[in-house]
Amino acid sequence: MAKMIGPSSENTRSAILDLIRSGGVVSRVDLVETSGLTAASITRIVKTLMSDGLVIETGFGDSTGGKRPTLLELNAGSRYAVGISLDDARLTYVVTDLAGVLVGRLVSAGIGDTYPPTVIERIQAELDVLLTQLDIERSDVVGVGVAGAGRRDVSGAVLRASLSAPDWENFAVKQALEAASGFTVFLENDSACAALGEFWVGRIPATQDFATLYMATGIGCGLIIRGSVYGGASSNAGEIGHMIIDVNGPDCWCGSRGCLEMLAAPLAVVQRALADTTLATSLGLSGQPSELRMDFARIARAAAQGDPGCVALIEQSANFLAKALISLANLVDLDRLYLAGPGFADAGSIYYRIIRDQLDSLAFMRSVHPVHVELSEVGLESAALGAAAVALQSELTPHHKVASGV
Amino acid sequence: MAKMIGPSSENTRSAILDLIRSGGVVSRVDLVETSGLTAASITRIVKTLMSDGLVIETGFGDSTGGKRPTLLELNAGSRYAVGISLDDARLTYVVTDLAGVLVGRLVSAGIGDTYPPTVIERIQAELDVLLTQLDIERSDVVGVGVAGAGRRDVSGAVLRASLSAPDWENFAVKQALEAASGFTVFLENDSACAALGEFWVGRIPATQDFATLYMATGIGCGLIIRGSVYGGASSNAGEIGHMIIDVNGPDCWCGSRGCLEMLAAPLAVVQRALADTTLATSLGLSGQPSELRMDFARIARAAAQGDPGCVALIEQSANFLAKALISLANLVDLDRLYLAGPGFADAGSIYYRIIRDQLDSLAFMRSVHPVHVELSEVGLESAALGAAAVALQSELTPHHKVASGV
DNA sequence: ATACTTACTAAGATAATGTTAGTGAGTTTC
DNA sequence: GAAACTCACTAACATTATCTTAGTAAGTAT
Repeated sequence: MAKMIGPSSENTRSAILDLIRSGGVVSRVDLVETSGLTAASITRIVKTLMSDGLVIETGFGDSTGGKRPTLLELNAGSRYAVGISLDDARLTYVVTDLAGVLVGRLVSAGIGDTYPPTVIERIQAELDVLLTQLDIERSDVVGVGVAGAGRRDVSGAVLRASLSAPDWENFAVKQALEAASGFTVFLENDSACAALGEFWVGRIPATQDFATLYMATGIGCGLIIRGSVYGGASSNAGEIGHMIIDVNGPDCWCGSRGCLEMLAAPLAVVQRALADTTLATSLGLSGQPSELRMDFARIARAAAQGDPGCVALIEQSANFLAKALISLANLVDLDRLYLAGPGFADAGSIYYRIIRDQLDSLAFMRSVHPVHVELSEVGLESAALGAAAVALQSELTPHHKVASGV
Repeated sequence: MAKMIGPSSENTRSAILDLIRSGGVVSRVDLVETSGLTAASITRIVKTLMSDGLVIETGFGDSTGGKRPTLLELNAGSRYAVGISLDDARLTYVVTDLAGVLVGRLVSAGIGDTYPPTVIERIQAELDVLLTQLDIERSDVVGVGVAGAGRRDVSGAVLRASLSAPDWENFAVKQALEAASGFTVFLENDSACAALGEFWVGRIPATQDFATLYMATGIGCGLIIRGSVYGGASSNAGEIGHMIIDVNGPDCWCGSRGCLEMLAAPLAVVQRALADTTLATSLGLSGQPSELRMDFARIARAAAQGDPGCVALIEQSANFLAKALISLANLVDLDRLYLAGPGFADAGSIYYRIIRDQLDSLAFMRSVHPVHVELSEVGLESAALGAAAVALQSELTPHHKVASGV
């Protein structure tokens, strides 16, 4: 958690940097107003940020009757961050600049059932290729963020991934990759990454809280509170996939029943589609566990093109999601929600419509304020981009300690 | 939210005060260790706290091979706070010292359908009586906290209370009571109060997050994050009563269906009891809306004494609550939960047992850490005691801005 | 008694912020 | 088109919070 005690210089510095990041293009006077500090202090702090190359002056604003304000921006090209999404189906690498903007990418085969150390070796090699391609110095990389599904223990190991191979249980991804690559590595779950990515590139100020629903094979949710990922007791907050939305619902592998994931996740949608043999054959569904994501994508694409049966299936899934999100909104008095992840790639607009409508009409606080819903634009790479944002944040605004296991 | 920028003195001062509060009896050396500051700084800060009368030296600890440590404590008797629980059934006033310990109380008739300004007048008069009785100077009272059910708008008015009379809609309780009494008034919802009370008197350090489930007529939940009430977008966080736990459940007045409150709240239990006419007559249930709490108490008492029908009813309610709490625990990765409020007064142990067992066996993170459940000891007065804690906190540790609507 | 430990404090060094009083560069007004 | 004004920004100093260093006070161990 954020240190509350001691000299405030570092806090202030990163808070100002955060205001510049979230503001995009700001003058010193803007910073005076938003920060509450005096102009003299802003002058001094900006000077240190510029001398570190993190911020640059990029021109002048319009005069309002006196001297024109000098405009400041993040010096986006001064440093880079890498984000990796560890996923069953594929590995997605992204390289971003300081502003979190994509500058390069690479996609390779998923983890499958490969022995973890072998995967780490491959990652290290692919990372090297990517950075060389982009002509980026290793010393300009602030760190590598890794987004993966599953619970994490306090040491930063993936404790129980939904990754297929049991080898990954208790395998210390962070330590292994740090040793192999030489970079500082941050491990965070994919939902939290997606949420932080939204925060970083979306220019959301650190004062505004929001949630990101992330759907891939499973369903998770990242909570950004006061500008940083809310981790809860053991950095595992956001398990909305096991919210119970039907006390009489089907048994879930987690031991409970009627969990959101059982009713709304891609697997549930595909299983319902398979039950309708006509639909299943016309879509060419395989029904193989390894093809789950492909099968779901086929249904989602057909729904997006108006196939009534598929629309009904997606709407059913969206309705379940909406119920869980209403509960979430009521619980934390949410006013901003993003939808992200590959699960929304093909039929995102259907999900968006239903979720937005239901929150508008059923959220408990609707008479006080609306819940603003957005379909994230970062699409398939949201987790990887967010992982890069985790690395950026830990470097640039270290007071927002991202719980990353030592 | 907590100010992150500017001089750190006030933050530090209140952080140290918070360490003393949560520590109970501590030495300066303890503070050095827990705060991370140097001994010299602790000396200076403790000096200012003592000169303000907030902290006193109370003796010496055991030597561990050198000079004995001087023990410090909150100077509990130096100031007082008032907490009022505004409730349908009754008004509960409590006076506490700085440590949040009860030093006096008064219970009077509930709000019923009285015209709000009349209630304010009565409160003002009863407050005067109570303080005079206890021989407490008005200048030693740091403020008055008011706990009430219902949604609040940003200005601190009760926007939509579940209080019976529609007059209370949009009535600005805070402003009216401040004008009438001359005290600083803080308005917070009853669940949040109960949670903060737990925090303040329970010596929970500000670094540990937890939730308090509060059941009176409705069901709410207070979230304490980093030592302060988490309010969300409009200070209305904690609406667990409208978490959807059965997508096929009965319609709720909130517009949604299958809400926790519809299935588990006292009203639901009483209605189920009334459906069984034998049970209803043997318990002497009235079935009148105004007698709801009494009827529920009859069932709860019978259950506590082992009446099988009543036990079944309470267990059913507890099971629904447990499902919602599992979802909550999964969502925010909870590791501490308190049960508070009049709803647990009579059959608390049944609720406790079922909720604890279900969290132990079904919470998603059970393999990483348990969820520690406790039946709050403050009982019926938890909301009022918590309201007093709201006043205490805003006075003593102002960096934990309690969202109280200006 | 002597040496050592521990708890705490005093005094000065360092550093972050605020205060006050500018300067530079634009607009407005007559 | 110069004088007056505004606004953005900065320099120099004052204030203050922290840490550093070097104590002192009060205990234990030998």
